Amino acid sequence: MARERIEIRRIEKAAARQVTFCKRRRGLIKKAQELSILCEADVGLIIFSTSGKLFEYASSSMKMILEKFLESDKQPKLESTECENQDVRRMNQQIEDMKQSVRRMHGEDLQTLTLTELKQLEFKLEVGLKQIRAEKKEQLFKEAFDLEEKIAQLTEGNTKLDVQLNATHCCTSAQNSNEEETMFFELLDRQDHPKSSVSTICSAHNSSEHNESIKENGVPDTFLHLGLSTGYCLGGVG
Amino acid sequence: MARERIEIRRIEKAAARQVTFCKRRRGLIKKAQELSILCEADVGLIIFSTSGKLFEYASSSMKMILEKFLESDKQPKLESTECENQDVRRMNQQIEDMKQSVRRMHGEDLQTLTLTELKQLEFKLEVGLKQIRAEKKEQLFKEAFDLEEKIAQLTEGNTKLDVQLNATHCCTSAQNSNEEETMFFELLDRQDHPKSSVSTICSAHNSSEHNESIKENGVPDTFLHLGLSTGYCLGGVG
DNA sequence: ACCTATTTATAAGG
DNA sequence: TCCTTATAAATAGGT
Repeated sequence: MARERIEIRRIEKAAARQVTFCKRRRGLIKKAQELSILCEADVGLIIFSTSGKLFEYASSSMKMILEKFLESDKQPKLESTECENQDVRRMNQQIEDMKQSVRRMHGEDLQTLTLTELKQLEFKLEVGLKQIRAEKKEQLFKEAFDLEEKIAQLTEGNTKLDVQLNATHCCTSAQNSNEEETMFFELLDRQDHPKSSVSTICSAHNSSEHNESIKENGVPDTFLHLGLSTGYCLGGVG
Repeated sequence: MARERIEIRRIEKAAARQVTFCKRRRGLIKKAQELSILCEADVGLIIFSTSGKLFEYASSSMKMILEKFLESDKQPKLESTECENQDVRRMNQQIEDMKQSVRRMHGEDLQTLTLTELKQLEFKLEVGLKQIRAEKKEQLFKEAFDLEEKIAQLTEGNTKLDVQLNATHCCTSAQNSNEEETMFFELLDRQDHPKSSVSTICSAHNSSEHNESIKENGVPDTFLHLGLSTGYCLGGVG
C-alpha cells in the first residue's frame, strides 16, 4: 500500500526489513485493537522480531487469553519433564533437518526421496541457479563498466598531461615523455587489481561458510508437547 | 476505510458487527501473515469472537510461540548456567547461518556475495543438480522396469486364464477378463503413491498455504505446557 | 458473497 | 524513528 507494490516475500535488505517491521507491527496492533473494540472480540497478539524482541497486544489480558486458549484444548497430555532441554532438542532437530536439506541440494542423501520430491528439488535448484547466474552477470557488467570508466578517466588525464608537457617544455628532452608513459602504465596497472578498488562495494558480510551442509528452516513438528492434562493455573493464584 | 468513516467503538447492530468481525478478522490474519513473511517475525494471533469461537494464526506454531512468550516472561533466569546459554546462542547462530545458506541456494539474498563466492555457489548447485537428475533417471528406469515386469506377469496370467476358460466353459462369459483388468489397474495405482518420506526443503512459511489456519473452537492440536516459575503456573492446582 | 466509493495503511525517500 | 506523499489495500454500506 504505497508508492510501489511489493511482493510478499522476505525483505532481503536488513535495514528496509527493520523499517517495514516497525511500521507494519504498529499497523497490525492498531487493527487488532480496532477489531476487539468494534466487534467485542478478545484478541491476543504476540510478535517476535528476528532478533527475538517481543511485542504484544492483548485486548483484555494476555493471561486470560492464553488461559482461554489452553482451555479450549482438551487434549490430555503427558507431563513435560525438562522443558529447557526440549528447547535444545527442538533446535537440534531443526539443525539436523536443515543439514539434510543442504546435503540434498548438494546431491547427497537422495535415495529416500520420491520422484515427485526429486522433481521439486530439481526445480528449486534450477530457479536458484538462474538467480545466481543473473547476479553474476550483473556483477561482471558492473565491474567492466567501472573499469572502462576508470580507463577513460586515466586516458583523459594522460592526454592533458601530454599537452601541458608539450606546452611548457616544448621539445626539451625525450626523457620526460618517457616518465609520463611510465606513470600512465603504473596507473593502469593499479587498476587491474579489482580487489583493491571495485570490490570493496561488496560488504564483508559474506564470511559465513556456506560451505557446510545446511538445511532450511523446516519447522519440525517434533518438539515439545507441553501438555497439561488437568488444569492450568496461570499466574496469580498465589 | 470505506464508504463512510466509522468511529472505533462497539458496533451496536449485531448483524453488522458480525459482518465486520468476519471481514476484519480476515484482514488482520492476512496482515499478521504478511508481517511474518516480510520481516521474518514470529507472529501468533488469537481471536475469540463474542460467542467464544476461537480463531488463530501462527507463523510457526502456536505452541512454539507461546513457549517463547512464556519464557521471555520468566524472570531473569540467566544463572541457568552460562554454558547452556552459550550453547543456545551458538545453535541459534548456526540456524541463522544455515537459513541464509539455503536462501542463497534458492537464489535469494545474493547481493552481498562476491563474484568468486557466486561462482562457487553456482558450481555446488550444478553438482547437486547433476546428482539429482541421475537419481531421478535411475528411479524412472526402475519404475518402468517394475511396471513392465508386472505387465508381463499379468499378461501371462491373463493368457493362462483365457486358456483355462476356453478349455472349461468355452465361451461362457467375459467377466473374468474384467477382473483381470481391475487387478492390473490396481497395481498401477499402487505404483503412483509417493513414499511419504521427507522433504521439508521448502516449508518455511507453510502456514501461508492455508491462509487462515483457523480453528473452530475446541480442536486445537496444541498443547502447551507453559510451565512457569513466576507468573504463570500451569498445571493443576489440584 | 460481491461491488466500489472511500478511508487507511504504507513504501520510498528525506 | 519521524515526516511526507503517492499509491496500494482494506473495508463500510449496499446489493
